[in-house]
Amino acid sequence: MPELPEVETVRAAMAAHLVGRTVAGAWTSGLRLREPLSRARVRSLAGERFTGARRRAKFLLLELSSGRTLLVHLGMTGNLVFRDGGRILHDHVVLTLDEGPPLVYADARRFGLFQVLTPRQLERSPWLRHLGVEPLSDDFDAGYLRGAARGRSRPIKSLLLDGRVVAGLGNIYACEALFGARIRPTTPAGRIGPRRAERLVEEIKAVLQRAVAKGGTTISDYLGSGAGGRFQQELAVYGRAGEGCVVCDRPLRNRAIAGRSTFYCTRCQT
DNA sequence: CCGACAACCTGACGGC
DNA sequence: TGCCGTCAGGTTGTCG
Repeated sequence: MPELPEVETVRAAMAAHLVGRTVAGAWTSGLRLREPLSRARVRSLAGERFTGARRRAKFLLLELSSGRTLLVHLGMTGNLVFRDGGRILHDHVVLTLDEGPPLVYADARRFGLFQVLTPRQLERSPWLRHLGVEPLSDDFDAGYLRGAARGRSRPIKSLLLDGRVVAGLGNIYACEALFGARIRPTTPAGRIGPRRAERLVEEIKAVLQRAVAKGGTTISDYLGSGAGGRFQQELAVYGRAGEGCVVCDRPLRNRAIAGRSTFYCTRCQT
């Protein structure tokens, strides 16, 4: 499911297979997603040609020939796939195209977002307005992280999950990066020194890049191939409470930090 | 400022 | 087999 590398994987698929296509027909279930999905708005996509596919945090921005943008978030269970064979349970938007199989937005839990926005609406979107730096960009470095952490007592894990600071770093990768950097997730953010901040930033970028290269952790069936993301088997701590640490073999812990499951090693992470 | 929690939903899984 | 409780990768907002 979708964290940043998964969204990036979908974005690449859209850039490769959707850009250049024209919408022939548009259908929606009409069921409310994170926000209501207007039937008229979805229908108005007919005739649009896709001109670009970008990503901001975990949002997909699919650009249209009219200048409007399709803003898509996959939530917890959303997916954007090319799929033939008609609608099935949890399909919420189906766009038939001038060529190839239809593009389907499906989302069981409906925590996702699917909006057609004018340039002005996009610019003012509350979903995008307060986002911090992209973790894979050069703007995200140890200096930036320490600046954001300065004087903060909140756990570093909580800071990393705060989208106003780092845009789109999810729970899995926050856990993995903190393990890689050997930092205890509960460490007060302001007490991370320059060396550890450097290491943490490196680990965040490295784990994200590795996951992107492998097609994400669980989803990558955007072409209906059914091939799962190959990163799951590389997770060192996420989802492994009670199992031995890959470094020291001590049982890994799981405890909630800022309301999220947090997996870590009490010996390796200090 | 910060953590806890609720809210939005459905599905998977473990225990009995 | 089935019923029930618990948990889940996201994001926003409220409360204390």
